[in-house]
Amino acid sequence: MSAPAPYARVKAWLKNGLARGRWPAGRPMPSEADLVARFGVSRMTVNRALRELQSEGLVTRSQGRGTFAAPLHRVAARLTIRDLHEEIEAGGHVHRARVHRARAEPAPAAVAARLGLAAGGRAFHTVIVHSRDGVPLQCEDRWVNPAAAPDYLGVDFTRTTPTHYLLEVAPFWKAQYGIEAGVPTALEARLLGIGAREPCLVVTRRTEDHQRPITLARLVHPGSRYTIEGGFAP
Amino acid sequence: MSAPAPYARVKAWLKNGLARGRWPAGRPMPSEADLVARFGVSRMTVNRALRELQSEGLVTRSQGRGTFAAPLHRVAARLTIRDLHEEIEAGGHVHRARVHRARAEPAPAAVAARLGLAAGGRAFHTVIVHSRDGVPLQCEDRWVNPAAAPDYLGVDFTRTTPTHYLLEVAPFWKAQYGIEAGVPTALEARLLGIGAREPCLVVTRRTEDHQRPITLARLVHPGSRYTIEGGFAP
DNA sequence: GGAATGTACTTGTCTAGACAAGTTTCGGCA
DNA sequence: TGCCGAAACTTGTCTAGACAAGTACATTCC
Repeated sequence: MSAPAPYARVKAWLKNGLARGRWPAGRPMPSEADLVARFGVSRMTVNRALRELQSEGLVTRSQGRGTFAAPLHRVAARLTIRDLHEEIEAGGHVHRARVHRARAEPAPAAVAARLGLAAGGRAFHTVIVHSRDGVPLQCEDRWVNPAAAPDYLGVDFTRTTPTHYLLEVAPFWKAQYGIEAGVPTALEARLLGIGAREPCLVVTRRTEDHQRPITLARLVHPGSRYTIEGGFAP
Repeated sequence: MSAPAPYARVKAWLKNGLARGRWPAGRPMPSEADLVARFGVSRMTVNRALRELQSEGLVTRSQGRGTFAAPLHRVAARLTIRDLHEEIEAGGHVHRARVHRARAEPAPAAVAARLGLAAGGRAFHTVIVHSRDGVPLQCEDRWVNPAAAPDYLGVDFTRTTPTHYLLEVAPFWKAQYGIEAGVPTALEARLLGIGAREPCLVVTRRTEDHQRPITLARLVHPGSRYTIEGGFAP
């Protein structure tokens, strides 16, 4: 059991003070010089502690003015979405994918627009149902820009998830998400084995490259079987 | 237009290489010494660049072994949940809150347990409907630990949101979230003016202090009116 | 062959000092 | 009174060097 590093000591001290409301938001916190004197460490060390707190969103700093407790009003809580395959296997369960469609099709107008294709252009379309221990958990309806992943249709999606494959051949640069509640389409209800009016958690995701959109996915989860969970500690 | 700082140049160069798949995951990336030689900057400078990439989850580093491109399989995308009031006002809309209940009540067993109260203990209970431009967007059913916010019931919630107030009097230290799709309770359906079977996005949130749970909230949003959106750029 | 050892390389961290650049404050001047 | 500029303070960044500690690999010894 070794002593924590000095920068970590400073950081912990500050974090603790922040947690118990010392330094009300808007009033300046100790300056780097103060902390140097208080802890007897060099300025680079306290700078690192403060910079990390800043990147964690706990303080705001501005040149010439000082360091301030971040207005926590912004509850900016983060939650993460993981690859379903990993999530299932990490929990010690069995993941299985059933491919219901995998072919090139003319993209509907709305899809073509969001994929940056000409109206009526062809794109790869897969519909895959992912299950955990035999229970369908997600229906993944995905369109892929052929320019970004030309060999997409050659992949065996019972062994590799589209997400995983696409990350390898076309790492994304930007992504957008939407999470909403909705009802499944008739096809989705049938594939998932649920009622037509059962509430579903619908995640839509679009990723792009530097130049072009890569893929557009609609992930439908039965509300009774899937929850996105997250924790958050400042 | 000034030149970017050296550490930022190094970081951008690395980020770019990562984005285009140089350094396949598992094979070592340039060491700090390499980068020092390549960019003609000091080691602290490249160290900062690498450390920031690490904290962004783009690389993994390990003492004695080297720096590696992070296996991007982990799609770990972050999305943020903001305070509804801020979100509405930021969009230039009018936020209004209607308080339907605000009183101390014996907490149901499930609530008492999660709030760390004795079975049958009393807690503050508020039910508030938030609307945007007159349309109900969220039904907020909240239980508050009286020990954490004794004056909770004295607040005028048509002017301050519970989230905002609680963050001021009892900043949280840890939070847990769940997002799921479900149907509203009869009361929620009535307050939101929606059908009893309309799919809703249900967010549950629990925050705690160092010592004790602070609050437990169930936020119900009509699926047709509310979406959680987020973006993500590595 | 197998084990111990030494060496080279890696990241982790700290230091003392420096200059740049933004903000605030206060004194002096018109 | 009102304006202006200097001083003091803040953060932002970089440097050159140092020691610690973990890892990998070749060499040496049994």
